[in-house]
Amino acid sequence: MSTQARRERERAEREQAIISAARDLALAEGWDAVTTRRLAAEIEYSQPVLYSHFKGKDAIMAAVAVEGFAELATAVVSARASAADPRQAVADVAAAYVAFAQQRPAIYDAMFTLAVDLPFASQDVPTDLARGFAELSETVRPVAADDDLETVTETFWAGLHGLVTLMRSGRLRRADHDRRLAVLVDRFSP
Amino acid sequence: MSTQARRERERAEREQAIISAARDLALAEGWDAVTTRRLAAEIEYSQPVLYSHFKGKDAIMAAVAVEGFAELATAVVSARASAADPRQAVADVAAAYVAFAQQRPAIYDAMFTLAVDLPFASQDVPTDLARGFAELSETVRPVAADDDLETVTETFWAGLHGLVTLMRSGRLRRADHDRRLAVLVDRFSP
DNA sequence: TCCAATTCCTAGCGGTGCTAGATATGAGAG
DNA sequence: CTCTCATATCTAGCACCGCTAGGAATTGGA
Repeated sequence: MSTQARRERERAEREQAIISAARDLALAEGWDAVTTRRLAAEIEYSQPVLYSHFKGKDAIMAAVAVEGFAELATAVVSARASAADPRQAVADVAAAYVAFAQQRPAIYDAMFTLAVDLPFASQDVPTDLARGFAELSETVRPVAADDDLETVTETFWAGLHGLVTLMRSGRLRRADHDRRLAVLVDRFSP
Repeated sequence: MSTQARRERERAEREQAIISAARDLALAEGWDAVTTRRLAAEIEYSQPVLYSHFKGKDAIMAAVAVEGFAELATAVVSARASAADPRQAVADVAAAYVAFAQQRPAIYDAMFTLAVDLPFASQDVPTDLARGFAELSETVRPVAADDDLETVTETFWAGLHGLVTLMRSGRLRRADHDRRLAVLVDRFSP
């Protein structure tokens, strides 16, 4: 019986190794550099092994994204918790969100731009995604007024997402980043 | 002499045919379906001909994007021109921007998400891009107050871009789209 | 009419994600 | 302890991608 347990454990470890290798490679060289051949070489197994864990490359990217949701949620929670007042909370949360996106661009892309077939309506994504979203909601609650809170949250989120993506693709001048963020925060501050 | 003129004209026509074929194919089936082989078949020439017009596939996508900038700018200009008052102008411009992105998703992607090496600092892109950006600027000018106008414009633009991209990738509920847009418009209305 | 230059195509390179079929491994039965 | 059989893994290959070298065909001018 224990041998089966061991094999299951080893299998789980290998699955995590695949995710970690994909994550590290994507962060270091971008998703284009993450090929199934390089991934297989990294974990020291042959290519087809990947397909016994994941349906395809997209599923591996989705797994990396899932880890990202947990990370981002934690960062946002922490930012709001340490803010002095509600107004500062909006600024701190926005800064934390943007910092995450800038420091882990590849993961951010996997979460929000690539891999459309993420399990957005099942399993463990909602847990961490909802955690982060709820935290955003609480942050902007003071400014929601008579608007629907969820709608205001989504709009604020979209503003952050737009700033992040446009700047990283070179459409916005990097120098004015902080000022743009300040404008957005001001529009969503109590 | 006239034969050379004819050949240059035919060459220009073929170049436009490539761009149009890429545009149509991308709109119909997405950029993944736009391969150099299909493009070549579409214009009834062999693959290498494409490379005598463009440096590579990215350059073809950039050319499609350039056409898109002109289209978007025209739509935005028209929206602002027909608005009854400054407040309505913000709403109309936002609606026109979002409508363009939703009706021509592939072109919007080529303009703002893919193809990083766009000639953002030369030739004819700045003309149409600046045209659209200037129009956005005039629209939000009443609300700029003591903030820098360009910064406010970029932030408003980022909000629109965020709404568009997050919704099309399935991260936002489609039903509440108009309400989110209203929230954003309200935050940037005089 | 012949030559030279340009235009265009055929064929192929190295890469991708993914998979079928063969092979090695190891657990359980006799 | 040996044999059998299922499971795990690998080798080899498919169809496709963007891109390019080199040869064939066409064309304009002498």
